[in-house]
Amino acid sequence: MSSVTDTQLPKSYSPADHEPGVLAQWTEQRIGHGPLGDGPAFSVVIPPPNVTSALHLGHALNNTLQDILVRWHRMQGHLTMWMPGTDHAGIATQTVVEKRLLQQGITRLDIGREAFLERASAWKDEYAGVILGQLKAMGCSCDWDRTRFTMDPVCTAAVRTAFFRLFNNDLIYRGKRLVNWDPATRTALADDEVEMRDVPGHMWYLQYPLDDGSGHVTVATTRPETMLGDTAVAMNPNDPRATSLRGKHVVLPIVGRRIPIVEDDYVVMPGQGDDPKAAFATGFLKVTPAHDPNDWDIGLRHDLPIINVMGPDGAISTDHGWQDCSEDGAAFVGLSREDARDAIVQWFESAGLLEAVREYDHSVGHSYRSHVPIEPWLSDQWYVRVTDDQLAGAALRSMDPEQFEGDAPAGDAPGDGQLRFTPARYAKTFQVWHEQLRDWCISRQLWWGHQIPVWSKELPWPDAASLDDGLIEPPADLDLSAIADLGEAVCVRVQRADADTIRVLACVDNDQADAEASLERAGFVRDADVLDTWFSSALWPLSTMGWPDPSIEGTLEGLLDTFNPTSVLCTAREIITLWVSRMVMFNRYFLDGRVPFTDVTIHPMVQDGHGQKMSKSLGNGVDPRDIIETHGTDALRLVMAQIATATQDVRLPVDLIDPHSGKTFAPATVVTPQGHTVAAPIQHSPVDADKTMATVYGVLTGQAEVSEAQPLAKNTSSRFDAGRNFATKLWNAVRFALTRVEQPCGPDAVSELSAIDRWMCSRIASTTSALNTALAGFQFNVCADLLYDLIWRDMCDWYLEAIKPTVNESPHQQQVLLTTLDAVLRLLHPVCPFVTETAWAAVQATAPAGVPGLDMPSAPLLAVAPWPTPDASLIDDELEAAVAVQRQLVNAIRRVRTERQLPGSLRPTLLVESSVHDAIGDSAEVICTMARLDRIEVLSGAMPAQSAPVTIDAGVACLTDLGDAANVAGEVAAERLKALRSKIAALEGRLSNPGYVDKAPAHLVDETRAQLANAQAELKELDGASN
RNA sequence: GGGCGAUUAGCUCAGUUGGCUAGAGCGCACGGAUCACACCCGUGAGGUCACAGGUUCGAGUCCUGUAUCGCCCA
Repeated sequence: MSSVTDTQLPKSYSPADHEPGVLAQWTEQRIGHGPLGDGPAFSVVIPPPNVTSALHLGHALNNTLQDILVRWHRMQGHLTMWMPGTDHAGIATQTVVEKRLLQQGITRLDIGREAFLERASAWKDEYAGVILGQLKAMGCSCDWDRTRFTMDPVCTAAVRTAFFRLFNNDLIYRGKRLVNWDPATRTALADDEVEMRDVPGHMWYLQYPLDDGSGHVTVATTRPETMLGDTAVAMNPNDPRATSLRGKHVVLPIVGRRIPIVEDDYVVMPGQGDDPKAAFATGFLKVTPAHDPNDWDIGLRHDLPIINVMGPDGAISTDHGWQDCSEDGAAFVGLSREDARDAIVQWFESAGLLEAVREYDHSVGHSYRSHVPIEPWLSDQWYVRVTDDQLAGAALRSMDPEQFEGDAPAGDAPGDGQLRFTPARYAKTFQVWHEQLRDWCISRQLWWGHQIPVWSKELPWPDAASLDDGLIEPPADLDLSAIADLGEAVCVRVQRADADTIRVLACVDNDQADAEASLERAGFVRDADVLDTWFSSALWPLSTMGWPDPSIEGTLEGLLDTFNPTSVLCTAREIITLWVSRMVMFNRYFLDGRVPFTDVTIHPMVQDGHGQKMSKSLGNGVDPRDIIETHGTDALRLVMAQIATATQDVRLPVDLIDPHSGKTFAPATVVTPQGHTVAAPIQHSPVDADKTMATVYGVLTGQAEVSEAQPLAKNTSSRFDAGRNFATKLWNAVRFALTRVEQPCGPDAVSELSAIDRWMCSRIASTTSALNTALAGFQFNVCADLLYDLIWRDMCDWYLEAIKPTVNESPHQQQVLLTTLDAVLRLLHPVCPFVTETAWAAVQATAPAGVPGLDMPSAPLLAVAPWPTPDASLIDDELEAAVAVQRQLVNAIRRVRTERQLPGSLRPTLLVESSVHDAIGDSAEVICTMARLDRIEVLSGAMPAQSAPVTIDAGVACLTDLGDAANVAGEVAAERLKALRSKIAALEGRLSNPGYVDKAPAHLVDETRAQLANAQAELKELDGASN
């Protein structure tokens, strides 16, 4: 490995040779650990990655963008902090740990809660290590000394305090509600953890006999197994049959339960309107309040009983509220919901009550984690009353009024109106979410997570039946003497348990172990559930900065004051509802209205080449570590910045690396039964068709075995080549340029410099300004394009080539060259930190850089070197325009040379019109270098015979002294003549339109007239030459 | 069913308040071991801007509708 302080740069840039050394320097200098205090601050909290698995390209994108912003601000001298950390990810992590146990034939119940948590912790330690290592490898300049984990003591203190305060202020409650139940993982899910999926199914038509023997009604259902819990049949009051059925009852088959026919507007009448359901409806709806959210609402409206016929595993059960199970019904108890469905359909069929079965595709909620269908299930859960104005209302008031649709609710309270989204359209997602928010179910029936800090005990209480359903203050005459001495450490509420029992719930504040022990001695038992992971994530900007008590750990003092509100949250679309919303509500609630961040920037999703999400199960993911290995980190980051556009998600075609030859190739694909396009399980080597390899998809699905003869092919994407090529190009440019800087000596003023040098300074100054604007507006792709053009097109293609003949003799030019290198390395550093840090050391070791108006102050490392602040007077728009014309001229000459196959060694003379001569100014030597000319002279009179015309927008020129090649001259102008004539026709057409001349802005009309005059003049000239 | 978005060169994407002779990178074709770089240099060919209407002197850009695709919410 070479040291970055070598002044002699190695011949080619090999990322792996330099990246570890650069990382070590950053770590040693603790570049991410900035000071606190007053002054402009910039802070970011990382969206903490789940400890479930290693980071993928989506994370690479997310974190690259954050690091670009962070490095840009750090170089500007702002107080900068990027808070890193990881998330415990309750269900996801518990699931993977359970799966691993299951491979050894163990369930979590076998080893118990404590031992299970140890296993989960070990997993967490392993993956947090992998993840943080990946972030470091990607160059993320986080404040590593302050790394947090959502379950560490600092975050736990915040969770305990937050829960206690919300409980105390009646914003947390417990109640029996229908939840989204995942029978596989046996936990409730939040609404947004449920994925809707269209699945093919059936509509069954079941006959329920009327209890007066006068016939039957037919209900249509997609879930016949829930009929065991039916407590009514509903029909639309406008249904003509309602009159004759009003007040009647049916006898529920199998169960024998007598249930009423009720009338409710919700019921769809058959064949009415364009509701697709109407085509399948009978007009009679079975009502199962315990197993369907709509039926739950109907049940409330008609005061129907709620009969829960399932257990937590989704199997039919009489243990959770079903008390009138008949002898017939008993046959179904214990069956899974799938088996019960079959059995019940069969029962109806054999009883002659199955009227029909029709194919019916419908949308069914599935667990985002276990992927099984969600069961709406009645159970005791904890909720945050987010619908309260202090939470949802405050979130809406935080929105920038300009981004609010309708009358903005923002007032004058602290934090109001401060939250902005980029791109702005995402503000609407945020707004609509809060306008139709529902209370947030926060309990999860898991072990891995923050256990709910409430202890409860049931006490006899004869009047319990009269109590309200919610949590209330304990009645004055309730005997709580056993816990009377706990004072402010606990908050006590009571709840009706059943008719003559009251449940006492004691929520314990943070850091009150004695109180917890007292409660347990008094027979109180802690709630077994844990909190939804998002509860702790929602506190992330607070908890990581030491709220509520920074003294808990040495690194936290002063963070909240300096860095909250943070500057920007960088994340993906779906996170707006899951996380952004909750952070806004909690930060505002707990910190006197303060928003957690003032900007939210939403970046695209990285998809594969077929527009599919990259996922483990499709094997279409690309591991950032593989890209770092094959292309280098800077290549990864540059391409990430390039694809971070504001309009659409980005497709990244996934290629394979042939393990036999190392060649990258586009794999043969197959379509899965679910309709996904994936790499075929086994691929043939592009070099030798006899050799095969296995793909990730093949291994995952068991369709391909990995062996020595058939190795696994890694995924990659040739999209990253552009980044690697760019880093190499820059490296070579710096290496070459430094060999030319021997006696650099600064001019006293920029005006002493030659045009090409002033132009380079101008390009740096104008690009810096454009970069600042792009980064301030989170336009990362614009930023990448600006840098690409500045470095490749301007510096390498034009400036370096142009100065080759003169730089050796010009100390001033050497100074500009050195300054240019220094400046572009600084400007590129936030995007490509490694190659720039490495090359910058060599630049620094050469001589002090800088020219008047473009200072390049020294620094220990580029990462902490000042961002360029070029004097605005360096920007010379006229000169930049003139050079643009010169480049156009050179291009036109090169085109003529190629067309006429002029030998490279031939140095013709260029004769130019005075208009072109003006644009060339004092850059004739540069033009001669770039176009391989002998000299440039002003054309007087007509073009000489045996010359080759060269035409550009600014005017006409021609090449003479063509030697033997002169004979080829002649026919080439025909194409240009044709183009000119059509252009003239178009311009004349535009000008002859009175509407255009009258209504278009005067400067445009003038411009059109000038273009026409130029074109006509050129035509005349060419016509003369070709005749 | 509701919301948001997309549809521009073979591929991946840009295209600010309408002024365009529609751009970039990759790929492709041709030429190049020229003294930084072949992960390079030079030149070039590729587009009815999804479709149909409308507004306008002028539409890739604004409006309406249609089609296809994606995400979010019911």
